[in-house]
Amino acid sequence: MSAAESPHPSSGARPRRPRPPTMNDVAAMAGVSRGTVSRALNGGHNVSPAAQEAIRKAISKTGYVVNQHARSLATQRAHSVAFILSESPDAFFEDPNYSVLLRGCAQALAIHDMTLLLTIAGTAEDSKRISRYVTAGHVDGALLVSTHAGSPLFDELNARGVPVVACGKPLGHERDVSYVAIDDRDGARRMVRHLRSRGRQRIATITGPLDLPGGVDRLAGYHDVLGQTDPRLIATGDYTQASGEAAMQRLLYEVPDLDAVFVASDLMAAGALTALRRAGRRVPDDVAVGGFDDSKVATATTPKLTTIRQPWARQSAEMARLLLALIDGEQPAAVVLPAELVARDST
Amino acid sequence: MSAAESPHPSSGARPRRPRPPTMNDVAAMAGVSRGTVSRALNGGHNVSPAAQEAIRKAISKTGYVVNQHARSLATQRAHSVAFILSESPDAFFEDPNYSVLLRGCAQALAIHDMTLLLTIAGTAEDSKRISRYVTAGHVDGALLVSTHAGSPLFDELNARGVPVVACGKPLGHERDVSYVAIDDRDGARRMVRHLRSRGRQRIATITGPLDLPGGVDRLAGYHDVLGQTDPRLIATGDYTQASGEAAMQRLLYEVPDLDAVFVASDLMAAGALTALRRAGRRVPDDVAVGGFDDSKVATATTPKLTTIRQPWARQSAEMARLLLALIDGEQPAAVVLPAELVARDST
DNA sequence: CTGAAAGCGCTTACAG
DNA sequence: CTGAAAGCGCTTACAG
Repeated sequence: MSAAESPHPSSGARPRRPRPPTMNDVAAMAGVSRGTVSRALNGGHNVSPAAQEAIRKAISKTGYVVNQHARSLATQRAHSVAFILSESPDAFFEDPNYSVLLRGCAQALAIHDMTLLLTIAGTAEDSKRISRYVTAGHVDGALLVSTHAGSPLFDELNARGVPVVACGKPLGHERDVSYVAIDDRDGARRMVRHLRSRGRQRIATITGPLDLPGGVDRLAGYHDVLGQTDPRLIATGDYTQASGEAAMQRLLYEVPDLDAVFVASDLMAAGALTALRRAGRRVPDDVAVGGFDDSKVATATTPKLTTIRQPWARQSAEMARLLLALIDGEQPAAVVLPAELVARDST
Repeated sequence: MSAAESPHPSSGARPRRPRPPTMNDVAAMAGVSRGTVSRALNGGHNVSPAAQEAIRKAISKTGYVVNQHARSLATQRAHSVAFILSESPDAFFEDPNYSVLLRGCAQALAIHDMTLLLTIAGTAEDSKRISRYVTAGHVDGALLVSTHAGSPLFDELNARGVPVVACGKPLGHERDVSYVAIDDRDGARRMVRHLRSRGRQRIATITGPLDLPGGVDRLAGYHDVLGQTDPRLIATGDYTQASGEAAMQRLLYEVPDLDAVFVASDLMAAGALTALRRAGRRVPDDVAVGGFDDSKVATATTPKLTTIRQPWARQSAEMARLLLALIDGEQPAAVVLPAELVARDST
């Protein structure tokens, strides 16, 4: 039940929104032409100090702010960027790290006077709508986040020449779309080596979805250290806590003598802890558990998770930087950031 | 260390972005005037079925998408809405629920062809910049999230007649800005009553910041049930996990015989659990712990948290609906949604 | 260094 | 039901 209160008593007819001042108002007040104001605003080249000063005053007196729509129409530049979230069913927003990424990108772009449009491609239909929106030139570029391997977005945006930067390695498009990624494979290697250095012999792993880079690369890192392993040691989850719990249960059933598990995300690791506890295994005494992400969840569990930290703030800054560079006509590039082991109580 | 790989080998000069088709192209292909195309697009009134059909075909053949900047310039409507995040230092993004809110708003707005601009008011300077941006008519309205009591944003946007909807009760502006809130006070009452029904006698509380509605209202609910209590039973945190831990430690020191604690957020409750464990208190045997939010953290802790669920998806939908109504000239309103107790293992 | 003018792509009375 | 035309607020060669 919800209660919708009656309209606020104090509110009469809402005041009509006053028309904001335009460049004409500023020009008139400063005693110059519209063109000169525009030039003063855009770099200030070819404007005398006197005019500059008069304009500055007029702007502050009128409270003038440039109308981005008009500017965009004239320049054919949107001064905005789309943050396209391809949501894997349910799993996506479970990871609090993505909000850090989102915030970081918005702030990095704001510095360059770019605004961030948030779009969510939940369904295939959404995806199509967004693709049209983006290719229609409403934005200058796009940030692709959590986009699965088979998504048509890569090809569509590429074909239209829209500058794009992917978050994480864009599987199948490593060569034709720019990206900034964490070194997932090396992170996985670090964790598995760490587990081995603790004397563990039967090390299992719970992977993420294998059409996402975090899924395949972290598994590859596992194999780098351990070589080919008993295939029963490998279970796959979908990054949700429930999937981690189910995968752990399966592993315990199939490989009862395992003594460690490397889980490809903290949230799944939290699920794994639940399954282990239920099975009466002590962590880390009987089974060591390593996570990935260093998200909030890592310190909320008991015991606290040993995990791999991803430099999210750094990553978002790099994504913004790279996209801005592409928009300015520079060549595509790939940036790979290192991952770091954070040892806590679960190993 | 980061590795910036050399440019992709396959990428030559990036293809110049082709100019997207305009309404003129569609009109020419359909054999009608631009005005008719525009009318067909905006409701289809006064357009013959034949023309309508010809236009439909031309649009699909050309892949035409309306240029929002041009449309906005002509209509004086931005077709977009700002999501203004007033970030309380560090604390904000710890709460994963906000991403659910953000996602919900974006989706609800997308249905109405509105795009969501994400802006972050970290510093006072940001806040000023955003205020100018919004009042300059770049957006049709604003969603205010986590805005502290003293923020000038309320007055500034109100004065300029910008439609605004706040997330949660806007302290000090309940009468002049629309909002949709959870019934914090009643949620707190439910939790405290629940604690009492478990036979607890010395019930402490850890509140949120007292310039945020979740801080004052949840504390008020606590008092509603318990009346005036020993002031030492009340500690204040800032919604971070660390602050919850510190507050719990303080409570244990000052009121060693407490047997329950109502914590105003799950994350702070996770911190409280850590402090309790360190002090050798069993949960719930010695001390019952109640949280608030039903966030991811609530099920990652041991024991899992009894908490108050907030209907975030519902809240975001209501916020979008209300803002759209305001933009269409309707009167301000307040919507209050119920909170629900979720009993788990910590009480 | 500066102004007049064309143009960006759309909407919307207005006349017919 | 339809087209011609003005206008939204800016930028940018162009001429001076």
